[in-house]
Amino acid sequence: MTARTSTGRVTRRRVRTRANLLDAAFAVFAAKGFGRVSIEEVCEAAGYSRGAFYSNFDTLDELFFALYEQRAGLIAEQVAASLASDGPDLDVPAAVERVTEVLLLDRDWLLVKTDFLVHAARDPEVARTLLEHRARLRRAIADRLARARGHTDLPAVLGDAGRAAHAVVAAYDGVTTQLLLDRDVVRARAWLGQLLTALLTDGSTPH
Amino acid sequence: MTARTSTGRVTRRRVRTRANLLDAAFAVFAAKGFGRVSIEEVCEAAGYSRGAFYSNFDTLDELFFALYEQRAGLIAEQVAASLASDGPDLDVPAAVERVTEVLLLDRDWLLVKTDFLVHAARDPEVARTLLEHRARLRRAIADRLARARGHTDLPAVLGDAGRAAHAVVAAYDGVTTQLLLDRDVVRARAWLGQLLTALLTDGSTPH
DNA sequence: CTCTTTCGATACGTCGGTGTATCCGATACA
DNA sequence: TGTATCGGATACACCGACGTATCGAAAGAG
Repeated sequence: MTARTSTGRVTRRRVRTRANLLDAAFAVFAAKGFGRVSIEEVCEAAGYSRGAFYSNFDTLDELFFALYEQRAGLIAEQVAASLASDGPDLDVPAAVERVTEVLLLDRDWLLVKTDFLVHAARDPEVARTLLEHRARLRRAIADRLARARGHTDLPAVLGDAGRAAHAVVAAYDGVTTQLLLDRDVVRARAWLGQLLTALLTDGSTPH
Repeated sequence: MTARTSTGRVTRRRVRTRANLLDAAFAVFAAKGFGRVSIEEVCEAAGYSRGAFYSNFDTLDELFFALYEQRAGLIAEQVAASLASDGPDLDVPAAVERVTEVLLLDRDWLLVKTDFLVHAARDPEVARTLLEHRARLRRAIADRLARARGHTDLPAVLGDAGRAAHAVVAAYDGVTTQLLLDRDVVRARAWLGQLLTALLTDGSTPH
């Protein structure tokens, strides 16, 4: 499937090439959008010829998918880390601050992610992958919230921790859209922060 | 710019053709995504040859833009209508119900709109258009909310009416993302409804 | 150091889509 | 109804990108 032929013997050169292709692809996809990118462009950006590409991937979609999984995994780790960082008590504003910073760090990633969403929206197979990633993220958030209940007060405007996590993700997606349009990362972070604290602290609007 | 040559004499045939092309384009774009659609495909779907296309548009982007403006205008009207429909008092759940129904009516439209977002994210010119539409929508919501303040109780978890409208749009965008992935329109509507009432009624979670 | 395997470059042929130029049927207007 | 203009169909040349087949060089194994 990934264009590997027989068994064993995976050279270092190969993994380096593959990584270079993925990096170049990220830059090119972010700049022009998946729909406007050709295989040749990616190769040129990476400093390879098409031969290298076809030796590592079968199709541009496959590369795109691999790219998404790589980066998404990276982000997931960071989020998990910033959720787990402090003790059993939950300092909502601080946690929100930290997570917000990770999630809205890189506009390029949001661009690629949105392109991927567009594909997933039309291919149930791809959608499954994305849905699972989102479910994992929601579970992480819900667990963190549930763990905090009782320790810290979290009245929650909406039902249980699961629902709250759902709302958090929705807010994130909503702010992402706005950020893609106005390119104002700082405001987006502030706005997401306010939205989340509003959702999670119930009632009193923080200054 | 729109490929019209000299003055006057706009035939009926022309407007019909243009409309047919736009309709066909909508279907094709929704089905395959802008990035995977060729001019020929649109023409074939509409039952014309490429000559008809080049007589009405200069580029596929131009047609896409025209399509977006047409449909967006239509939706905007419907939203305005469903916001204006009842008196100065605001029945939040009812209003939410009505607006929700208009906004999450048609998955195809959401698909096309997201494609358009992806383009706008990379072209500031296009982004301006989309931002203006969103601003108009937010203003309509904010006005409606402001008009209701005092008459009905709307404690609002977040600042003024403008901020609340902002939050409403964010929630809408967030739910849209989820809907694109799981294709469950009914659940999306319910979810958006809960989210909005939670945001707009402050505190008490409605059953 | 040699030998074998693998990786990536090069050089084809091919194809789908593009944009233009030209022509004929359709349409508005007198 | 005649006629000048318009709209869309057809035909053509062109190009960018694709995928493959082949070959030389790099890298791991012994």
